Amino acid sequence: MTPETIKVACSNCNLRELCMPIGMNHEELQRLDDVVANRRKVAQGEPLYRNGDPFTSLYAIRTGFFKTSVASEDGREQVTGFQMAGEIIGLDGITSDRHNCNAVALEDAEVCVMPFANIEHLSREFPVLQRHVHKIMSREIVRDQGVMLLLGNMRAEERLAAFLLNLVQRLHARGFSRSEMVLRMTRDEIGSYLGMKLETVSRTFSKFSEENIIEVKQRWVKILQPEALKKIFNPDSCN
Amino acid sequence: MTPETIKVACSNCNLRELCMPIGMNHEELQRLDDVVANRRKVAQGEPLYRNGDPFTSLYAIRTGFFKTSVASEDGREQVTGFQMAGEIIGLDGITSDRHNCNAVALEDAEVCVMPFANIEHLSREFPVLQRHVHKIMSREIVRDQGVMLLLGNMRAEERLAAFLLNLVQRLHARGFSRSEMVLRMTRDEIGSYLGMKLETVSRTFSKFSEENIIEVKQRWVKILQPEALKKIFNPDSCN
DNA sequence: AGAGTGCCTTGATACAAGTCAAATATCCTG
DNA sequence: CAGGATATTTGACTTGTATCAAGGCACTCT
Repeated sequence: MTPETIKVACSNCNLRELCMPIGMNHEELQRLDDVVANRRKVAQGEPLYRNGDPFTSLYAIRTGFFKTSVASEDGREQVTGFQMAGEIIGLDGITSDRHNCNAVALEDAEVCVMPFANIEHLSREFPVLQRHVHKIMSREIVRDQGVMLLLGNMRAEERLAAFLLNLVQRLHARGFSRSEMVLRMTRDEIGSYLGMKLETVSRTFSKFSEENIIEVKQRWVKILQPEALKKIFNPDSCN
Repeated sequence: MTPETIKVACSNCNLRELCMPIGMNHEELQRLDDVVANRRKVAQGEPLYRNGDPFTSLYAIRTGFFKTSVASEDGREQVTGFQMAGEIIGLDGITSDRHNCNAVALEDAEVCVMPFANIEHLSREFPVLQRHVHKIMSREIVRDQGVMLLLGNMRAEERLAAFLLNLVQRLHARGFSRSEMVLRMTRDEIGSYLGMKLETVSRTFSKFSEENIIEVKQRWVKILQPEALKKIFNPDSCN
């Protein structure tokens, strides 16, 4: 086994639980390695793919942090999500064989390139993989509907509270602190995701800070009172 | 062949092009009939499924009109979409084996019940069906991201213009007029979908009407100047 | 036909978030 | 480490949409 082989093997990957199905036996895991064609590094600020690019593969994020965004024809950008290690991006491309959004690295990143043809081929053979692919897509649909709820019904404070809670929770699931984090995105990008202007994002950070709910110093954020944030996000959660 | 058999056969269904893959041969089409277990009627105002219901099947709408919605824990409702004949609903349930939204009939409706186990089984056998299922899910993801753009970046007039254009376009694809329609949903439901209050929806209808862009009488809407609507939705489209 | 009900429209006013602007803070890069 | 670009914060003011309230229209059911 060459070092190169080890490098692209799902069966050895410590992120496997995040991006691949569990409950596969040894032989199945060996075969699973075939879905990953290779790795690809993406430098900070560079796109992994752009709207209109031909779709060939899904990408599993190994390291780094991405944003995905769509744009209206007159140029307004909407950030549709922030993705971190273990998450799968590229699903938007399947419908039309072209990507329908942009994926840009917010820090130097590395992804596993998984040609979709490989995924489809192998999931015909392994029902557990097939089911996993379906679940990933369905999860994305449910996530998107949650964002709609946020954008359609919530006020600025509620949106930011929900955003911060979601982010630490995901980081904590990856072994980071449950209260502290360094944001990888600008106020403008947060605002775009949450449907508010960067000034409003900044003001809301300041407000939370004055109320001692969080501590903020630029990109660094510490959550002092998670319960208070939950209460802002969902006024009934106090019961 | 009994009348009952004819009734649930995809191979005879005139909506097949909308909900099932094209390019299958006769033998494959016969097998395709197996995915549909049965039909189910849903009366106006009744749920097809609710948030939390066990997930077993996807549903292809044969006749009628649905809305799907999610709710925050404190009870605010967000309509996430309106679905019509030939469209597939239920994808939200795959991730957690429970439905994650509510689907309610806005007029008397009939759906084809497609147990997801059948779909998964058959799509292991027919790559063309497998690809179709993937495309349907991806299309939903792309649609949802479009709604995010609408909710995050657009003003009330732009949202309503986009909504009306999208609706007639889909109705026209089903053989209805390209300019007239009868809305199946209330102002409140439109508002929930578009992230605005029912009064704002009503005012915006009135404004479009005063400007002779549309004609409105309650649920009945006629688009007089589609170009004007397109221009509101996307100021650059005049070029 | 009349009463009841749900939905829609319109008006007056309030407020959350947007816009414009200027001052800091931080991060590159040579 | 200087100097410029970029990101963030904060202030003053504006505005789009929400809120509150009243009245109108179109059904259904006796």
